[in-house]
Amino acid sequence: MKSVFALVDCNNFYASCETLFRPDLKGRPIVVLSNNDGCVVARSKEAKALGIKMGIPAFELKPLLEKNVLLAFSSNYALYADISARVMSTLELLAPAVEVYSIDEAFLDLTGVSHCMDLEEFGHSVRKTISQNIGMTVCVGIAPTKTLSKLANFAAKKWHKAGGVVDLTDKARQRKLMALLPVGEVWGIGSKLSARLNKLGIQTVLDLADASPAFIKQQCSVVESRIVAELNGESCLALEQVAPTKKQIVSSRAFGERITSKEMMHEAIAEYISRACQKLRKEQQQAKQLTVFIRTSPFSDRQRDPYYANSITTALTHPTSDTRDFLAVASKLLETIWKDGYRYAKAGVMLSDFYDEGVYQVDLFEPAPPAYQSKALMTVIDTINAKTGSKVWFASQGASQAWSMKRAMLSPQYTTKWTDLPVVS
DNA sequence: TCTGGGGTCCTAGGACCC
DNA sequence: TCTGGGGTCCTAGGACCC
Repeated sequence: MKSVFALVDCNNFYASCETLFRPDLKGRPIVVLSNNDGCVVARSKEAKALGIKMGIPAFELKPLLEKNVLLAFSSNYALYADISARVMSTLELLAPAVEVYSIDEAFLDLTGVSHCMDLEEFGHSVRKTISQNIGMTVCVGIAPTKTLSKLANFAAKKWHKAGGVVDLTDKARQRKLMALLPVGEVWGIGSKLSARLNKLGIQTVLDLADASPAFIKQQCSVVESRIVAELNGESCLALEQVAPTKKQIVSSRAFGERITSKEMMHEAIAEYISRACQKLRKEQQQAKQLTVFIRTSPFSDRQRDPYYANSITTALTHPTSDTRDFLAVASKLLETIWKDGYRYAKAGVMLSDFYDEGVYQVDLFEPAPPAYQSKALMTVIDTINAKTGSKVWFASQGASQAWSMKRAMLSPQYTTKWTDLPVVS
């Protein structure tokens, strides 16, 4: 059976979430900033038209913000995650199989049902339903492979006369589109590979599609040869309905204020450990390896503000998901990489080497795992924090957290917090 | 005088994605 | 003054084993 995939992608997702409950902002240039109000991560159509580039630091926007030409928002992940969940559950009703690929996009597998419907019509009905139920605008790209559906989606976004839907199941249409796009537009071809392929005489997506997979494999790797097959309509990437278990968990943040004292850094690391362990328990995993890293800003003037970055990884004696185990080790690790006299801008921790709870083979010569009732206590903490919004914490995380991130322009949590519910008067 | 071959595992680094 | 966070996969090279 010929495979058919649809890629549904929300337009300017974070920016659109911010305007959902603020109809007065429709048609205005707005941007959403990264954590710590650092740089631009999303822009409304109007902000793009102003020439605001993705990823530029927030301070460059100051003149526009002061003149009230532009409005900026701190990232409000509680809001975005909730809107995303609504979009995804609506898609579940519309398609037989859905893979949630990221917070704002999903692949639909239409393979079994494509013969009994008009695909373009289906795309428009998805758009209409999401718009009516949630108020979010999406674009739909339809094609025989995931890689081609990504290209179709790109076309649907870029060419307005398409009306937000592009059906790329036709071979001739595929080739026509591929001839127009530079090879860097392909999903999985970034800037480095793009430059390398250009040197080999491959400029357009069509050039890559017509290249020999063996040649591409030899020049790059199997991943890129698979992309060539996908561009030729041979589906190599299957729909993954069940998210695979994670292999690592990272928790890191840039600080709102630079950290210069070791005590503060201990607090910050303890905070990140606590977040990471909470995620780990949610995955029902235990980890045996821990990495701690700290660094100063890579952007500062090196004369005035010298650069230092370091990290250290260690294996615990046994896999665990108990926050206290990691707090103890992390504190020791930090002591080994900490250096006085620097202005630290960011730090983080990483958990890796995961085991399912209870399957670890204990080494005869290892010390026995501690006997305290770890799981019960952690469950209580997680349950309380889920209900109250993190009211219980370990003393080492610190009570004031003077270093915590800046979110000066945060919008209300319209859909996830009773006190923030929008009021209609 | 002559010094193999094949395999696995781990890690660091590089590339990509949203 | 001020520049995000969280992931995945692949490859090459070294260590180690028989």
